[in-house]
Amino acid sequence: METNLNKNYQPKDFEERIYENWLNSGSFRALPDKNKKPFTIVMPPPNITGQLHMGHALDQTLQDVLTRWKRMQGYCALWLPGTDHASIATEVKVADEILASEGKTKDEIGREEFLRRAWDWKHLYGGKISLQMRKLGDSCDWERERFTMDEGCSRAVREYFVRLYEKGLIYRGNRLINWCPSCGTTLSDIEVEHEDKNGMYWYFRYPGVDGGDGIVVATSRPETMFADVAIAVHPADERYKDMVGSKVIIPLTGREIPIIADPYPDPEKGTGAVKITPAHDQNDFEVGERHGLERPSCIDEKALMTELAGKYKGMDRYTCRKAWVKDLEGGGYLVKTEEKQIPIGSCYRCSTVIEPLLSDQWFVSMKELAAPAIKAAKDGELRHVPDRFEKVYIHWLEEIRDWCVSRQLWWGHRIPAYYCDSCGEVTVSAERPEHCVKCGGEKLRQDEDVLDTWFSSALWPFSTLGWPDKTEDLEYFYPTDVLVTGYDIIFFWIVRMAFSGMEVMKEAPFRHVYVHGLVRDSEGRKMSKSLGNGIDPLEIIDNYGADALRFMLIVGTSPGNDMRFQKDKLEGARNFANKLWNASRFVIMNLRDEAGEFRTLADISADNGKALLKDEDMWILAKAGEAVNEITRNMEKFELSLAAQKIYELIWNEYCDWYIELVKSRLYGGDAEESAVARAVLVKVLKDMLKLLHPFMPFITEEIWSFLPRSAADSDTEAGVGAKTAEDAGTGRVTDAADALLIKAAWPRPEVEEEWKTAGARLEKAMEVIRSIRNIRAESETAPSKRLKAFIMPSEGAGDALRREEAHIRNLAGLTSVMYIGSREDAPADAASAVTGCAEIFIPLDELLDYKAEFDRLTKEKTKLEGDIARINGKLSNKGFVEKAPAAVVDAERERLANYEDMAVKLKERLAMVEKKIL
RNA sequence: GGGCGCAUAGCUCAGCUGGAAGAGCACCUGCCUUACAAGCAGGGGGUCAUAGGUUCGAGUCCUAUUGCGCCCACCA
Repeated sequence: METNLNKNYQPKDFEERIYENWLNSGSFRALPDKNKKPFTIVMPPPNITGQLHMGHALDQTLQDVLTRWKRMQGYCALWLPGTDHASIATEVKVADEILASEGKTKDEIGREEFLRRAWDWKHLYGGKISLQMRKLGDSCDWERERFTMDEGCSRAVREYFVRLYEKGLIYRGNRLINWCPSCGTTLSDIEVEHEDKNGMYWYFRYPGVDGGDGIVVATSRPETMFADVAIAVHPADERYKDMVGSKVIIPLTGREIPIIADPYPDPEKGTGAVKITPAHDQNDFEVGERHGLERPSCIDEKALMTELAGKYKGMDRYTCRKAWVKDLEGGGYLVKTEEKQIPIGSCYRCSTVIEPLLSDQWFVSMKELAAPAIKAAKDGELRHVPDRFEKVYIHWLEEIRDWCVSRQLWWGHRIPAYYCDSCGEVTVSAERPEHCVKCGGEKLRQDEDVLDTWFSSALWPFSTLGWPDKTEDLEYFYPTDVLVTGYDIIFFWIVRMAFSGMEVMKEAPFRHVYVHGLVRDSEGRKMSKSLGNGIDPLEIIDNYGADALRFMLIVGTSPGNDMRFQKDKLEGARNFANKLWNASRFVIMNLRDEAGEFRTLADISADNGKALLKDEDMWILAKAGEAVNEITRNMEKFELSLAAQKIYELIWNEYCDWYIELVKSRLYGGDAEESAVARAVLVKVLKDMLKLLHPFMPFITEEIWSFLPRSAADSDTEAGVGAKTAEDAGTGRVTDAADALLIKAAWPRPEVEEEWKTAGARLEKAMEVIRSIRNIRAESETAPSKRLKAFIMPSEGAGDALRREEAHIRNLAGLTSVMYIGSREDAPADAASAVTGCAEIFIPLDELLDYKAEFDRLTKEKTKLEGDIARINGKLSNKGFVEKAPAAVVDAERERLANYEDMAVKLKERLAMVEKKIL
């Protein structure tokens, strides 16, 4: 068996193996457990349209971090995975594939065969996606993996549809809908993307039937004139008052239409007269309703002109427009044109310009459903992180319009409505009815259409837990704790889950919505296929490891804001992993004493009464304990980036840069007991750090963990407060228990003892001195290998601490000896010097000291100090500050000032001496 | 037409409830010091977009302005 980590950090060597271990250990499995509190996240199911992209990687990393963290905290943590059938998106892809491979269209192949192909597609891509999630390290409960069109979800969809129908909240109506001529289906309002485009207004004259001048109207869509049923003017518009009630002729068609008065036209705009085309415009539709007007259509579902367009019949809408305008101009009906920005709606899937068409469709009536979802947010039952998204959510729900849910597609949940061939009666039923409820007829035809894909997504938080059955899962895991997703699907999904959850479960489906931003490319552009700037997470994992990718996606970001994907940052994360790897390698190679034994602090205490901690031990223990505290607080507030940042600092800047260096002398020195203590602390802190980092970098931490001695308490996840660590219990001898995985370990306890802090303060004085000496060395360009003598004049009260840490100062500052002096006169003449808060330091340099450099350095210090002093003085001489600021703040400033002034005095004196040398 | 976000070191970004301006990368200097050159040590660099205001104190709160971006909206 290997006894240490490989020389190099190669994530490929172990990531896959570790994932297998987790799977085999059953660590991802979450079953209702009354002894634990539940923590639930349902995964936003990725579309089966293709591969996972960076957005998914971010989304899933966030969820995995939260899940792993809560699991370590002793929760029964369920992360429920799945995929989405993505009705329209998948249908388009499958159709394209069939066309490409066989040259056949959907219609040629037929519904049944098409669905078979779609299922093939699902199995292929669903499998790929699952694989990708595993590579990322997703700790989800795979035995619960779901698909929005599996039997359970389908049943939930039918049940929900029927319930809403029976409550009168789903209805079938002939209304104006958004039609994508290319996809051949309706779309909901939010599936239409609006954009202003360069366009044209044409002003046409509609002559009066009486042979008069008639009326001039502006339109951006002349081709819809064939379906005009009226001209509307504002009732108060003096210009047209007399014309109301008279008739005009649609040019070149001979059709007569009335001029009506309606509040809709704005007299300020255009000519103040508007042509009314109820079948092709939402506003016109409403005007038409008010006046009981006909709703003829002149454009069909393929965006071709209907018979109503006469000789233009069968022509594409835009071809017709050109020809028609030309004819009108020829007939003298074109008054003028005007170039203008025109809002154009297009399909969010294929970008084809949407055609508003009149059609029989199924709608969900929204007002009643929306109210409880609004209330849930306002009452704080459902919270947004960051909270600014709550406004967006509420506003949208307040302005919500009915939701067109039927789609003229095949891939999806077929609408559970059945039409009787004999009497035409509609039966809505979760199961296929045997007879028509009205006439008893047996010939029933199911509605051909399927439901909007988001209709099933809306049920995801409870359909995946067993609804409509009252299952134990549903009882235990619902409502879920956090829903993690991008801001781009708040309307599509978040709100629909919210109102559906309120309707069906009477409880919001999640307590928190964690909203993240988009992952953009390094230049800030949206990643997209057309730009070809997408980055494949798998490729990144291949080259850098999943841990680096995950860490990179978390650090330096803030919730709700977009981030850029940058190689530099990725490398930084990988380097961090490498750093941890090497530090761990160091610890492991020093794990055992000469007898091959590792003893925990508790072991050592058991042998000797009490393990003797050195100052640096207590310092790092205190640092680690404080970090546990802060990181836990950050996690609770969803500040994952800050938490990750702190772990990074603890590991790199404190443990590696200082602690490891500080214990080397003990490890390499002779005393067996002292080195045993150092080893014990190295291991304890490393283990705590691995636990803290594990949610973010699960693979590397797990791998390192496997080389470290385990103890019973590590897997004591139910511990909570008051549990003894194994070290305390004295059971922590090295074992090779291979079953103890880090993923099952308990989140570390934030233990910090008072004594540790005072010891840490002593050490930090020494660190200050070390830094100063290193600075002198560097600035004086002294070779690092050259050992130096130092004279130290401690400030009042700092002498003991510095003497105590002298060995460290010597080791880390490269000194041969330290002399303590009581006054500056005792320092050698040719010495470089530094003033710190706790000491004046003199380093005699063998070669002639460069006094000019020394002067410059001290002057720089002095300038900085004086600036600080002036600032603090200003503050303290401000009466308001002294009187109103908290006493602690004022005291801190006073202390700081005293310290600085003391340093400044010393610095000036020193400077004066150096100055003499230059002159 | 509404709403929101962003503007902090050369670059990319953190900065939680207002209390001495931070990180990574890049840059400069010196180091292959037996965990790590994917590294070590040291260093330079910011009137926190602008103008007001609140406050003893503002990168942080308020108002306005400018620039960039996003979302929503049925206007001919």
